[in-house]
Amino acid sequence: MIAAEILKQHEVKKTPARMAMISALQLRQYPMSENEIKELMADLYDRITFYRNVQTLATAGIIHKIVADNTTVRYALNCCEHGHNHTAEHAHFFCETCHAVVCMNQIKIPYINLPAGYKFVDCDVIIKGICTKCNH
Amino acid sequence: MIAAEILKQHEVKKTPARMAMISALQLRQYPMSENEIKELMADLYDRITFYRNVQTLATAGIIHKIVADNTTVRYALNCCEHGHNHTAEHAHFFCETCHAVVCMNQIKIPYINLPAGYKFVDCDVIIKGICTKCNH
DNA sequence: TTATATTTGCAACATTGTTTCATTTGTATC
DNA sequence: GATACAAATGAAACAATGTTGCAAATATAA
Repeated sequence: MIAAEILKQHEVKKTPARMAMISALQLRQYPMSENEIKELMADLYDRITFYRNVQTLATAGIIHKIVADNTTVRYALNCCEHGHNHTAEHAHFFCETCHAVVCMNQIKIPYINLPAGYKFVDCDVIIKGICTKCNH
Repeated sequence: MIAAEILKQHEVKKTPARMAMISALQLRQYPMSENEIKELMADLYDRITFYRNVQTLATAGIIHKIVADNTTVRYALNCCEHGHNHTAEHAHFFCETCHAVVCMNQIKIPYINLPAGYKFVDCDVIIKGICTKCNH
């Protein structure tokens, strides 16, 4: 789906910064860091606007934050062309050597049965280890 | 186990800062933030030393970092009196309202079958939602 | 085209994490 | 104990990440 449609569907105003951000996330098959997104957004990137739009788009359910390590925050579209949904559907792999984050589409999030009184919203599964490229 | 024994067992030098840090972590049943630990360490706390010892003690396998949200990093002892091990054994609950982190001892980490070429080290399961105190 | 609420971008700030380096301290050995 | 040496500490300075207030610009509905 085109960025403009995604924004309209979620009732979020269509601005150049948001369009560029969504378009950037559609260019790769993996969750991207702020710097990667920044490169692709070129002059439409502004740090403060970026942080604010991360908040706005995440609340609207358009994007999802993946925190593998506190210094390795990544972002992904919730509903993307790649055939998977980033909201609590699959696990992520974090390489401790190169810090890459890979979607483990075949590893599903388990069913969570919380104790009474707790309200479930989301579940993140982060697998840490060494990726194929770094593992010799 | 007493802090001094833990350090000796893991072949890490016994220093006042490390002793105070481990002792602080033994005082609570939940993963603590830097500020909580700082309070308990009193004048034995130094920010730079703290970060360095987080690194040292984590590498030695004495403590474990729990990153629920990039601005909410918490620390826990791996082998503690509370009858559980923080290394890849149970899930953690993160309250999106009060940012508390609770150990979900009854929710175990699922068995992970990684694709060929990947090396497994650890797995974190973070459940996000609203805790009993914030959920009315 | 106009009105209005929202978004943007700047400045300034706050928090979190890292690096260098001289001084201090822990521990093994005498 | 005293000594030697590697390791840890703490200060300063820096780097990266995230937040807030506010005036100007802009998106959308009428």
